[in-house]
Amino acid sequence: MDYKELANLIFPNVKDASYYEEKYPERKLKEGAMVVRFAPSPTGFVHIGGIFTSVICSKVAKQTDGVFMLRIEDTDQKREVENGVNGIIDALKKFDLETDEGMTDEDTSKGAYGPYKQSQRKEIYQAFAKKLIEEKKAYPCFCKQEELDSMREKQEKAKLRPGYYGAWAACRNLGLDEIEKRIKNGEEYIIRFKSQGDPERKIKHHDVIKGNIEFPENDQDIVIIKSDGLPTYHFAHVVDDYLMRTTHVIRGDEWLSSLPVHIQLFQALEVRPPKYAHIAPIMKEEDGAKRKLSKRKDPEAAVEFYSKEGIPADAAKEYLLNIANSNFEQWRRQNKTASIDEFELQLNKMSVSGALFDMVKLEDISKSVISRYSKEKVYDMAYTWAEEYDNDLKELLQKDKEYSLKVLGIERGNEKPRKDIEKWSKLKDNIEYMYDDRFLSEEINYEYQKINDKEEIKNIIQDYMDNKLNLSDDKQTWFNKIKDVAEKFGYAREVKEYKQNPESYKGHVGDVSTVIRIALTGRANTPDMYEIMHVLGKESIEKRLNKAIK
RNA sequence: GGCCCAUUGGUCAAGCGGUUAAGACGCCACCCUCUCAAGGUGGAAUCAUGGGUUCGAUUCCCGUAUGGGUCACCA
Repeated sequence: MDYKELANLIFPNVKDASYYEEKYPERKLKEGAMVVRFAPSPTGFVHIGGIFTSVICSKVAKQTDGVFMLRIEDTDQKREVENGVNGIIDALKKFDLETDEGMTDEDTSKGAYGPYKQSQRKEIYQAFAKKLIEEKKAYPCFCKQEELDSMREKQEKAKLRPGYYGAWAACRNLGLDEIEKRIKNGEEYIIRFKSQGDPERKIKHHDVIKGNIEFPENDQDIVIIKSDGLPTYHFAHVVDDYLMRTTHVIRGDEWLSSLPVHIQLFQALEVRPPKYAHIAPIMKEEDGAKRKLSKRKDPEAAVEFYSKEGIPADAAKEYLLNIANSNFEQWRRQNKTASIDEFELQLNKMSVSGALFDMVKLEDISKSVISRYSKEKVYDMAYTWAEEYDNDLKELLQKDKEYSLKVLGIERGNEKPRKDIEKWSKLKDNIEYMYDDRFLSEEINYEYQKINDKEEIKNIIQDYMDNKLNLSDDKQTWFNKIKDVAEKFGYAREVKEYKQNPESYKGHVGDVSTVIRIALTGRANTPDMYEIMHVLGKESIEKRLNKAIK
């Protein structure tokens, strides 16, 4: 028996590796085009870090006329969750992240380099594992879990480096005859890589984000094919990214320390490795300590959180882009209405250490993003959100769409649009008082500010209603009339005037307009009152004012 | 513990041997103003630490501390 026969014994029915190399030829793309992939496991939870990675991948692919793939890494069947793939696809869709190739549904895909689901690529991995066995670069290992455990125990006791390597690798030098015998006996085994690495030697590597790094070579005989016949991450990564002709592996930096293994595997396959860009994770601070955003502890780690809160995907994306390249916000200030597609992301400008997640900043960005939307867009997005999360808001918005659009259009569309909505979950509070059926039926406890003499308030409102209210006035005239009311009751027409001689007046025009504002809306702070009045209309205004003085 | 990586205001960060150490969010003050949001102006606030190298170190080198990652038949 020789190694070729051994390989045949282990993988009798797989094609030759060269078959796949021909089937998936090098891509014909223009110089500098980047082929990247997002490769999550379908564990039923989409982490915001995954969206972060995808935003980066999709941008660099688009920028270079490259390819962005979605590959599903489902080689661990224990962790798999039903509909996990769809969850990922939906999340990408929500963030408007289009893929060029890869999974499009639980079991369908697009692109010529598939399958894009690792569980469907079993024979491919096995073909390459077979090749390695033939070349004496891999071998079957019969060690049982208990043996491995006790080996580790011994190593720890002796303060040695743990793992399956060198003299500890019991199955590394098994004779062909013994291997054959044990396999034919039906013993369980896995396939390990036969490492030629020496930790005394260093490998040098240049990471696109992290820069130059030096590692000791790997000497662990890592598992490449598990007992269920599926590959481990390391082997799947190497085979897939080789055959899919990935040019840049963009992934979380928790993978950085296994880079020596991956490079070694590429070498064993006699293939040039792709470039790597290792992204620092998004962090969270708790009790003074930094840690990765955790799916268990931090709601904001889940993409669900953003939809639930009603933070537009655009806003989350801008925030993420901002973390990725801090010059993004400078670009944004100079290109206020441009699409983010026009911003050029640079991988080598990314931070090497993880940024703390900043909700306050996200909301600030979100406010700006929403302020740039048209009223129609605000309506549509808020409505879509409300359909899922807030039935009451949905009813409010849909009852009279034309009216709702007017409400949402207040101080919108001008040069300095209003920035007071950071998420849809806050919208109802902002607009509810504009609806008569809500406002008029509600018991309102008016809290007037400066002026709180009941008679005075009544008189001011009555006078305004009887003598001054006229919606055909232009804004200047309208305001002059409020000034007239102020003057009549002993308040300064101008704030400045009052400030100069506070003792000559009871207050100023602002105090008077506040009375009207509160009577009209129940609140001291609102958008522009002139616009509000025009949206409400005369009838509603009178109802509201009458209600206030009753 | 071994191995990697990092450390500039509260947060995100520019910086690449000589700078008054940018900018953004947040905070404070003022201006604008019918209120608020926005906008404008200004302010407080930063190079973890000890040694080198150098005429000169935030920047280069070494140590220390702190933080992060990783050491599976998980990805």
